[in-house]
Amino acid sequence: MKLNTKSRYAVMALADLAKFSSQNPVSLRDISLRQNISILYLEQIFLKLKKNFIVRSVRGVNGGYVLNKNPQDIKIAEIFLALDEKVKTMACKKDIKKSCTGKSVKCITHNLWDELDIHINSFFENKKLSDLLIKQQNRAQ
Amino acid sequence: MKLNTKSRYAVMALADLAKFSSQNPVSLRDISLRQNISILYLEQIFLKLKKNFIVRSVRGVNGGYVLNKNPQDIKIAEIFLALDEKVKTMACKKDIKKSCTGKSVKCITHNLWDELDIHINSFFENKKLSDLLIKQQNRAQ
DNA sequence: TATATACCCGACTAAAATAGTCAAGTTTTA
DNA sequence: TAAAACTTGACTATTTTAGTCGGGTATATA
Repeated sequence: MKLNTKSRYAVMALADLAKFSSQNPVSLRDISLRQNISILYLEQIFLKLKKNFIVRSVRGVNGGYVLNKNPQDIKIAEIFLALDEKVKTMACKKDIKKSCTGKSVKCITHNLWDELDIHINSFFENKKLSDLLIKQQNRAQ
Repeated sequence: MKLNTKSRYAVMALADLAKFSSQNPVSLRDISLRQNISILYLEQIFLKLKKNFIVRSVRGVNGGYVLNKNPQDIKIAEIFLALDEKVKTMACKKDIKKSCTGKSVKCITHNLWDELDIHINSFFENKKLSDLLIKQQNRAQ
């Protein structure tokens, strides 16, 4: 069970943005250099972040991206959601078709995965982008 | 982010075992039929469960597998561990080699994944195989 | 004591998912 | 007007996952 790189990079890139975009937009080029992520890959990621209004773009020379909200208003959960990475431990709909009547062993494990989903999602619902930055400050001292 | 089938099948099979193995060993053939999992795949899974002393095997005619402990003493966490499926959201050791000094953006996200790991693992640490069975009884009524 | 039943184990493969690139744009502003 | 920067869809190599194959070994019972 592993998170994919897109989700990870998205969080990294947004943390970077939160740190550097207070005045001017930050170009993907800069993020790419600092975080060591390919620009082309960042483009894919930011496209989705933009569609979900987590960032907005500024075109033209000296353009780039800016956070669309305050870091304390950006839940980690919504970043994942933007990347179609809602934490779903299993897609059991296929199984339900056959034989899944609520009494089978299959179903009791389904129940477990549902609880897990809720557990994980609540973790991300309660985490904000700003939480990460605060941690960093404490640590840097 | 998805759990793999081995972990899921392992939990299903063990729940099946808990239900049917109180007197006699249960053959993989029976589990295979009831849970609709290939015997060959079950063999792989039970090999690991056995190595980790979660089940023991009874060879020969009418043989099969039996739980090695009471269901209330089997943590879901140890089932996952047996299958090398410790919940690890990312393998960041590669990244640490370059540039990860505790101050970079990379590191603050690492911190987030660590917290997530702890969060998920504690969920499985506190869940027992017996918890699933209790649920099933309630539901069947 | 033969044999059917059942476990044991390493190697293999097809299919799916993931990570990342390419090409060919459009928009904006200095 | 040209450079900087975003936009988009299609593509591909690599890795992971799921599941199979083949050829065993052990043992209980008829």
